[in-house]
Amino acid sequence: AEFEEEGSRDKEMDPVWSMEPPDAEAVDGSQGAMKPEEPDGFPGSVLDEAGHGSPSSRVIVHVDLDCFYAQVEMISNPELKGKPLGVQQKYLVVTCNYEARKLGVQKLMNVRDAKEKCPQLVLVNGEDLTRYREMSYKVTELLEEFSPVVERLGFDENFVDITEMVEKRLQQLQSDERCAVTVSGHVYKDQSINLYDILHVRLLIGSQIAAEMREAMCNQLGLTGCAGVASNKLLAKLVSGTFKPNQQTVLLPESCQDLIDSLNHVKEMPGIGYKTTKRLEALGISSVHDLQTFSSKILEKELGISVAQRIQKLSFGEDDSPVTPSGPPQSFSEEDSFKKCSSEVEAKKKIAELLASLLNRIYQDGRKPHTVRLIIRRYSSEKHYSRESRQCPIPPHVIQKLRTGNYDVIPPMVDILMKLFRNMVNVKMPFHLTLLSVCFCNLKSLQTAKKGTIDYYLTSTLSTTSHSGKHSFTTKDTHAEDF
DNA sequence: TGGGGTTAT
DNA sequence: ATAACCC
Repeated sequence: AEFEEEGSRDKEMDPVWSMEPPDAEAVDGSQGAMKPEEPDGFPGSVLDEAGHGSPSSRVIVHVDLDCFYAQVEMISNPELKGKPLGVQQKYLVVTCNYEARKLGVQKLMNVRDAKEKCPQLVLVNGEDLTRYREMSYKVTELLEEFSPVVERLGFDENFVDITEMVEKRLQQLQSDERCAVTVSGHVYKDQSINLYDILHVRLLIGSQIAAEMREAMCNQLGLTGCAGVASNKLLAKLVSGTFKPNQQTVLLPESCQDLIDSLNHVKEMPGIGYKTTKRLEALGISSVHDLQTFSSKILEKELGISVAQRIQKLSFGEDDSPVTPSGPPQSFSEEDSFKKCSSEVEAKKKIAELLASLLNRIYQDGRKPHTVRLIIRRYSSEKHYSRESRQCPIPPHVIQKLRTGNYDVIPPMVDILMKLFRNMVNVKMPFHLTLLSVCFCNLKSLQTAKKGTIDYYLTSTLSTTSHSGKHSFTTKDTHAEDF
């Protein structure tokens, strides 16, 4: 049915289209302007083989806020605007504004080095993430107004699948408007646009939507950021960083390989982290080209079929992972790091502090956690970054008290957490911790399950049924009573 | 390295 | 419960 519609439109083609043949040099510098299977020269919607309207080619936008924490701080205190500003957590400058960057300050730089590079650097403490978190969700909510399919990545990045929005706008266009579609922002590598290529047109409309998103962020929230528009998440993310503060870039398919080639090392590929990079290097793979051409069989044997196939596809710029709507958070946690904690009393005090902040957040959220977890990091000279954790279900009578708004929950919760603590740390022996973290997860909405429904029975009998409806029968928590 | 998050095993 | 990934 979709193709019949497109076909009938072909016959009413605007004269403008007839005047500019598809192979006109002026229109397109790239090859393959027309596909042979579209002899009428008017490309239609890009549909999958079922033809039911679900697109085989997506339009994804990646939105990346500029030095997010620093922006939030400058909104909180406008006097900071125009000055070199760094946001400090412990002895690190975790991010800084562009004034500071011009003067040599970099992300995750030691405070000493930063002050040395830039003595005028103004520092604000950013260990309390509350305002950042709140602003972060305002951004996500604003983007959700464009399309509900928004996936968060950290506090300052979002992916939005705008395929449907683009299709709608495309269908709204009169045929004489289609040849007048323009790009908003940069085109990666300045590739020439071919308006006879439906993929180009869709991405250009995507760039216009991205511009509207950035405009809305600026007008409604006072925030600036970058955006990248491409046919998948990987490419959208990579291309969003090409022009850096407060600009946007669209990637046309013909420049995909160039974008990939612009990466200097496999470690720059999102999805290939520290561990995988080390294992790839051990195999002699360092560039993206190395990964592209490496034997799939051997890679699968070395890394496992799942990782191997995924990252090798990434090396070609292929990423079929969907934009998964994040929705409300799946967990709430607070952590504190320090040089040394070596007594139970000290630990208890810190845990109680973390708990107090978390209870406020839980209260605000409105849902109830059914699981609590305690995480520690032990001091160790060598062993890089290892955390241990213990978790248990929150007893029903404690869950009930969570919403009352008073502090009756604190003593029983501290009690549970200290049991978890002693299960991990032998307090009769000397110990040295450098981090404590408390996490509430397995969040359930308080929405009353209706009598007689499946949910009614599940809700009261299963503590491991997660919010999303996935079940975790295989994961058995230790109960607080077990200690 | 901070203070968070997610999914897969 | 841990390990990997992301910011």
